[in-house]
Amino acid sequence: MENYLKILEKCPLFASIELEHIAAMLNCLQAQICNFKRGNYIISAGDKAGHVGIVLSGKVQISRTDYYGNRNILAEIVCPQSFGENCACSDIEYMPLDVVAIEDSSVLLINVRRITHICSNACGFHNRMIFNLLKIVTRKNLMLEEKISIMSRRTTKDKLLTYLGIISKKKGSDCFIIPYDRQALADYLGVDRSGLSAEISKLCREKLIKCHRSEFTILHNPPDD
Amino acid sequence: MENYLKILEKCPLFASIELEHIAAMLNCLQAQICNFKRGNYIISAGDKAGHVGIVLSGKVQISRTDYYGNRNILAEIVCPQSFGENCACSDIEYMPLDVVAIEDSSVLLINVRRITHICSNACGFHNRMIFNLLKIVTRKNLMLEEKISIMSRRTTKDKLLTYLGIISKKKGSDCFIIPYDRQALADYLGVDRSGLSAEISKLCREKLIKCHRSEFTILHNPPDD
DNA sequence: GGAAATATGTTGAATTTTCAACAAAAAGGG
DNA sequence: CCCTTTTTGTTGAAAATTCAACATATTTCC
Repeated sequence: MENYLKILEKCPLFASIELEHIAAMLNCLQAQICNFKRGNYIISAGDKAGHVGIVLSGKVQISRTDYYGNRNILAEIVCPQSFGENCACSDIEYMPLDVVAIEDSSVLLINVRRITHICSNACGFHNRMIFNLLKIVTRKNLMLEEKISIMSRRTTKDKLLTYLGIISKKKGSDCFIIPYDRQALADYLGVDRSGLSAEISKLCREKLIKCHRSEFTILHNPPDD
Repeated sequence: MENYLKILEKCPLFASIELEHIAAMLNCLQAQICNFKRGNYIISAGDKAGHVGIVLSGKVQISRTDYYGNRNILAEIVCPQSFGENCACSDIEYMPLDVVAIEDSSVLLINVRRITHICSNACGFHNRMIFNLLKIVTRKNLMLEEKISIMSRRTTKDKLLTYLGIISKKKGSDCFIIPYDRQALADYLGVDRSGLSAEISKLCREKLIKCHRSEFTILHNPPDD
């Protein structure tokens, strides 16, 4: 198990916990390493909820099947990211989604009650882990709210400008590089790619922005007088 | 402070904690009751983050000002709901949003570190409160993910059917009443109200659904052979 | 370097949405 | 009960989006 400790050290769930303490915690957490062949289900919709997983190697896919039987891929998780926090902590009984190994994978599974319920010997690192867990889910929450605020805009132009405004504010500059290519940006904004390209060209012609590939600059118009 | 205890008993943050224990916890949490006149800022964007608030009376509004100076209302909180969990727990330094009293309000403010860091006398209810906090933020997370899965659909028809499918699955029935009127449903789906009404009428004519006001039924077509 | 693959930009037609204006239905108040 | 207000449905025109097809640019990899 020792070789896994270095991985866990990099996992947000174990942030700020030193390697030697992680080893001690794993017993307390009753963490289990499980191996899955490519294509096998780690968790199926309908399974009892309550576990978080940390991907140690390979790749797992989170997906959900809707009312009409369409399967939607929600995320792909690789080492050293974790999954399942939402379902495990929200006190729901059954999993509403599937977790499938799309490569041969090994996963560390932890029952979340072992994290949230302080152990009798009250090791101080539980606190840190709870803090980490809260940080992970609330950060995700903020990201989701941000995405909704963007997707709520009705036009491609408004969605794009809202997105660029948020990134600009975050980076503290009017010039910045976004982490998406055109297709990924279109997916994130929830619009058609070619329409997005056309809109970007239009905004450039109107001198509202400058853009080359993933590098954007927001231009500020001179006051109209 | 005693009259407030009954309110806190109903607050999700204090769920499953009995009234007499809440009183004891408030000291430990260093909770403070603050009163705000209508129109006053409880928290301003840029303030140090780290507090959660519970509305004891009145009404508070959460809003955010975007890059272009537009103010967006994100939520309105009334007794006995809480606010600020996301910002307080995500370890960000400064608040990205405003919290304003839109009626004369009194609010119980708690520094979230007092919740997440177990006190030295390790009162057992801290555990429950952390559990509650995690449940609140992860449930919200699931709601936001659900909303995004709906808003990601490109057409009003797909958004509506996706939404109805989710509700139907939750209620375990093809016939159900939704908690929105037309305008609120349109806002939730992120579409135009009159367009939504027209689409609902169309789907009814096509016999895909039945609908009267807020009561919907999903109809299952006979197999097309 | 050069071929193949991938990413991006452009265009016009078909579809869909929004918007405004109004009609009809339902709810609320005196 | 009637008047007013609110909610919902309808319609057509304008605007925006999607879609398909293709041109151009960039990257990858042998």
